[in-house]
Amino acid sequence: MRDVNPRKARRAVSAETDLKQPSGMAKTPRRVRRPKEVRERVLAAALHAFATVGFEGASTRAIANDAQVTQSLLLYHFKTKDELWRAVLQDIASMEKMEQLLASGDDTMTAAQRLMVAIRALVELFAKVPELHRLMTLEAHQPSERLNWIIENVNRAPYEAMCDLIAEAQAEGAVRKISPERLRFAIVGMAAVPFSVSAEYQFLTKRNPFSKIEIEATIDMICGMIFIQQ
Amino acid sequence: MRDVNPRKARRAVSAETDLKQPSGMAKTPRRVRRPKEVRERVLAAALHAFATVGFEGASTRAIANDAQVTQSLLLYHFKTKDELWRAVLQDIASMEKMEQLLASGDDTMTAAQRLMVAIRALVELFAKVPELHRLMTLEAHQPSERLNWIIENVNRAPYEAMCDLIAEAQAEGAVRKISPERLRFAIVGMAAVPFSVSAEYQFLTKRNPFSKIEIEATIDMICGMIFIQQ
DNA sequence: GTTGAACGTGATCGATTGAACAGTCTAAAT
DNA sequence: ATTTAGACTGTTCAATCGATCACGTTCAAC
Repeated sequence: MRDVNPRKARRAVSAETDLKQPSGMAKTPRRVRRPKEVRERVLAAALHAFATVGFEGASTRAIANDAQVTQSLLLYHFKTKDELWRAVLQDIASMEKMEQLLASGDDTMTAAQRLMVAIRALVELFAKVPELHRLMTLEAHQPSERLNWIIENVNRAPYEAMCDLIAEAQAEGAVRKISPERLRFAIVGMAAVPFSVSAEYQFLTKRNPFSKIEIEATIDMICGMIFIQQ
Repeated sequence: MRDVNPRKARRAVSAETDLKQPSGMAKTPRRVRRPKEVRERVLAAALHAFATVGFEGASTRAIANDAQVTQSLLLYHFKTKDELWRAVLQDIASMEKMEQLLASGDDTMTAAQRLMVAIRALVELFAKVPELHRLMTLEAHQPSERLNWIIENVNRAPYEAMCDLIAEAQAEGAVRKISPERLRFAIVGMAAVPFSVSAEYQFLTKRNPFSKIEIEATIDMICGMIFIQQ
């Protein structure tokens, strides 16, 4: 997973594949058992790997290595690579920021205010988990089993919530009259791209997209563009 | 490359790996030689593969198969997988739409008008080659040799051209006063996302992002958002 | 204490990977 | 007609892939 040029690297590095105890010690291995922690570490490593080299490009061995775990143990906790993938996305779907997207603000606020809260949550979500949009980009360009699964289990609810919010805010006269669906993809694009191509962003602009200042500026820009100024 | 669940597919499908002549014919093989065509077909298949399953996920055999070519021939034309990757991006960089990004419009036009032309070229580029932004998303999230190569050989010139154009148009008072760099990433996000997640777009909105109508609507939306209306 | 399920390991499998190689064939230049 | 550089082929290689397996170790329930 880390080898950029597999062939040459294969020849150079000698094995050192899986993880094993430093053998030779006389005493009993005294194995540590932390299933919760193992799952967490594996999920984090897997998210990074899937979003970085794609589903087929990610190897369970490399993920296990990253998570400081043997490949066997990884496959013990997640029966197959496919199940691991699904567990990764389920983990994201249950994140805090994800839920903020669904219930943004309270009833005393106008739709425009609630939309603003939702946009902030969206930008902060992508800043916190830039892998999410990279992963979506990898999966969402052609119909597939995995895409259907993502849409129904992760995407649909926040999508429809935001479209409704946009339509309401438009009815209030606060937002530009554009197809809510098109506008929501535009918002996602503006909110996600600075983080999903962060290295390019940093290289070309000399600014860190993950810094508090840049995040706020991104939020301001999006709001400034979709809300009608008086 | 096409196997979504490699393990099961491997077991099910019996070999049929490489491409070979239907042996048994008595006559001489009468091999066809079309190096230009071979290169083109391989480049197209490789672009699709790299953007779909990532660099490591794409196999030279699958690409060769897609291009109706033996793996040996692929590696004859492009010595290594890495060189093939570079050839793919060089091919994109020399596209017509790409050059339109650099020289948009003529001298008689205002900066705002030229920016509008550039935005149109950008959207049409992403519609024509949706793989481009998917590929960038895969590569541009962390510093790497390949990313540096892309930026210098593909990205930098159009990036700076658009930033300059934005700044000029802002000086004319035609464009919102936002950091040109930030604005250009926002434009790219809005222009690219509908196509790079086209299956999701189609599934959720029931509209085809590649249709003439949607493309025009996307262009209009972007222009409507960045230009100041009077 | 014993038991049994859950946790964790190393070895191994068939398949597939990128690459190298020794050839065969074609077409254009001489 | 001969040469030769380039186009193309099938075979083979070590490395790595996802997955399975038999086997230890731990811990809580009884």
